[in-house]
Amino acid sequence: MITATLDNKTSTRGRPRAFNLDAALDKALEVFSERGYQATSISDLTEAMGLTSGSVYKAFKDKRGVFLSAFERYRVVRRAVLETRLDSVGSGREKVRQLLSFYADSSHGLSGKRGCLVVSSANDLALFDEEAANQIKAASAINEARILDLLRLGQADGSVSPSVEAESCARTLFCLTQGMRIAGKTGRGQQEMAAVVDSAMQLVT
Amino acid sequence: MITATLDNKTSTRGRPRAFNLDAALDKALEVFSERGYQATSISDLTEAMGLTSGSVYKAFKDKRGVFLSAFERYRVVRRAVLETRLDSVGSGREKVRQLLSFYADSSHGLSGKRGCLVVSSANDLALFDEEAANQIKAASAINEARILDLLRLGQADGSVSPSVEAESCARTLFCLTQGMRIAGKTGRGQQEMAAVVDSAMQLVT
DNA sequence: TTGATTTGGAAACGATCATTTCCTAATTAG
DNA sequence: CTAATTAGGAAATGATCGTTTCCAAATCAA
Repeated sequence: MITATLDNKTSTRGRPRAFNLDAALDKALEVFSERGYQATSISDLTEAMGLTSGSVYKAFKDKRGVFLSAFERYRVVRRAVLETRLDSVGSGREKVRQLLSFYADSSHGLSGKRGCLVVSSANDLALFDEEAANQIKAASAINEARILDLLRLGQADGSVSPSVEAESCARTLFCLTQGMRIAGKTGRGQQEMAAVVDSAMQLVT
Repeated sequence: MITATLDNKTSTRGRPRAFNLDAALDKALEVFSERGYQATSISDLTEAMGLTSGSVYKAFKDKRGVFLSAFERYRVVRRAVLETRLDSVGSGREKVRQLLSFYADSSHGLSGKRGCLVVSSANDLALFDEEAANQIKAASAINEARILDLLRLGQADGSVSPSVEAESCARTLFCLTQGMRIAGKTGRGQQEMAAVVDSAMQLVT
């Protein structure tokens, strides 16, 4: 399991926690992704995490605390999977395709319907929780910047034409990834989303 | 005002309704767009619509009824504005650009933060309300088909290359429009989104 | 005018929400 | 061992939720 939560405290006093924080967060982020923040109740969370509400409120401050931790973990896990895929290919252009395919693969079938925590949070929280909004904004900026890096890498290694306007192209591809996640909520097939990747790669000549 | 609600009943018996249905729905859809279905309370709705809950429950069945009517109205209004913009230009390619610009214009500043009712509903309801899910699915299919029509029109009038794979290109552009709406939630500028349109138009050679 | 019908609006309803409280269990420090 | 500390978990809390009820107001049909 990917384990990266900052919260793994070393304070060894008192009764030890009887559950794994990251495993619990993995369950929590599934629920948050599926239902969105507002529609997720503490009951939903405790049921999914296999905990009582007392344990949840001791491990995290409140519902918002669960969400923020789950959000952080979601990004860590997703990033790790993405980077592994990016490492599997060589050129910048191939890495861009790999990134788009990563989103396409997440946007069909079950995981497609489950949706993306960043996308659903942007919808639910961007206007009503300043800290969450900043987290979402930061996550979006990082994701867009990652695409920009890949495009510039491609232009450096010759796999992407220098005539491509990297900044706006990166933003366009970022929007496309978010849109694929939305489209996936209504139930798309694998080929449908794969064709989107092929089509979009014409932007990266 | 655009007026298209089916519900304008001609049954003239009883005390007449003291408010305008479409105007009330315009307010309701703003709230639903901003907050999402789940986070919108009846109090939010009555406050925005300037009605008491009694009036709301008499005009619509329940909260779900308000949403479904607002959703329908949202589509009618948006479609009308879009078609006007499409009529303002000639070639199929220019119409595609106009459509993308329509979404870009909606995805920055205030309207960007308000968000898209179809997108936010896809997030909130696609998994939990079958009728709503079907409405969302249908709306998405129609929007994607509209883009496909424009691409084929462009290929017929020579403004779009026959080498463009119309179906997958339409799906890609549709995803892009949805993604622009998500990006807009985190606060984008007009130029940012306009550049996305310019960049995406390279798909329509 | 009278009766039927529909809306306006305040108040009330049970359910569920996020959260807290309180007690017990389990662990470490000394 | 004892005291301090932290987690587990059931129950209670006050707030808010969506919805219903009830009655007055306004209109039309006759």
